Amino acid sequence: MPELPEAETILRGLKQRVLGRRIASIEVISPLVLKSPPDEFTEGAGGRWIKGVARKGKALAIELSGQDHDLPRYLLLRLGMTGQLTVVPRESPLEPHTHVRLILDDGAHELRYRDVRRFGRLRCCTREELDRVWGSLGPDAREITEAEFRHALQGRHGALKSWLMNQSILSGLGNIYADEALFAARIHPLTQAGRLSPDKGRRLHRAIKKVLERAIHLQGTSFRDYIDIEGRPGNFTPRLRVYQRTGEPCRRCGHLIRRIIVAGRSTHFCPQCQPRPRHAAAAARRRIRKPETK
DNA sequence: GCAAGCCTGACC
DNA sequence: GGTCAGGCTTGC
Repeated sequence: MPELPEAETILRGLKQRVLGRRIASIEVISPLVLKSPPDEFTEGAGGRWIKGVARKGKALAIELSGQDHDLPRYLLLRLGMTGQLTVVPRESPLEPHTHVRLILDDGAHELRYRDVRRFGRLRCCTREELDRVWGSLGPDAREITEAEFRHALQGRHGALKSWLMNQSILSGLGNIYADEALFAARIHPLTQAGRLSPDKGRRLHRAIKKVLERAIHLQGTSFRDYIDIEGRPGNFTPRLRVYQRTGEPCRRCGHLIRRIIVAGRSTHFCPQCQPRPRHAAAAARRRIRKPETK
């Protein structure tokens, strides 16, 4: 599942492999993955030079040159859950669930978008639209300062786990790195975001950066589908401390990793290293005592 | 039937 | 505005 470290790895791959090339032509196999009308997409992006690549949170943007008297355009990509972006030789066999092919001008390669679940989306847009979409995202999790981070926590009543995954507050964390960062900071996922002490806020901010930098260094996590632009899986998977380790011993204390559901998402944590805060424990007791009053 | 990210809509 | 639930999709 591509989160910030996987998007960053893809970004670096794009820089190496497609920057400075021209998109000779485009083939849309499944328009379902497009957020723009197919004609607008192919006409908007076809024939243009790839001038730059950028990322905010999990979102990627490819900057395309202005054409004739036209302004630059941007290919905006969200990989969803199972989206894959690869550069392959043109003649390499078309894998199932390949939805878009961007044929490059070197005559030998193409950039392919493949997505089994089709939760990802591609669109071709103007600078204004790009700014609007990126403006709706909170600060990038790798860039956010401690002051911004602590300010963003204020007045939030929901569980910290959901807060971390809310892309309009903080962009880049998904289920894997939200769980891993909470473990690294030794904070329980059900802690109310707005009730985090300044000390724990600082710890969580640092833990997020540390986990993300390590994961980027190891080219991300490949739990199931993620591969980079060359088709290689990430190397962070064996370094996961809690994600998908339900029932296995905590690598720090040996207690068994637990799994709970928070805001509809499976959440993994160590009950010993991440003790439940008093307010969350009290809320749980209330729910058990009066289940019928919801 | 479950998992996921993102979007929409309901509710306060 | 914040918060949460539901739906999309398909391989396991």
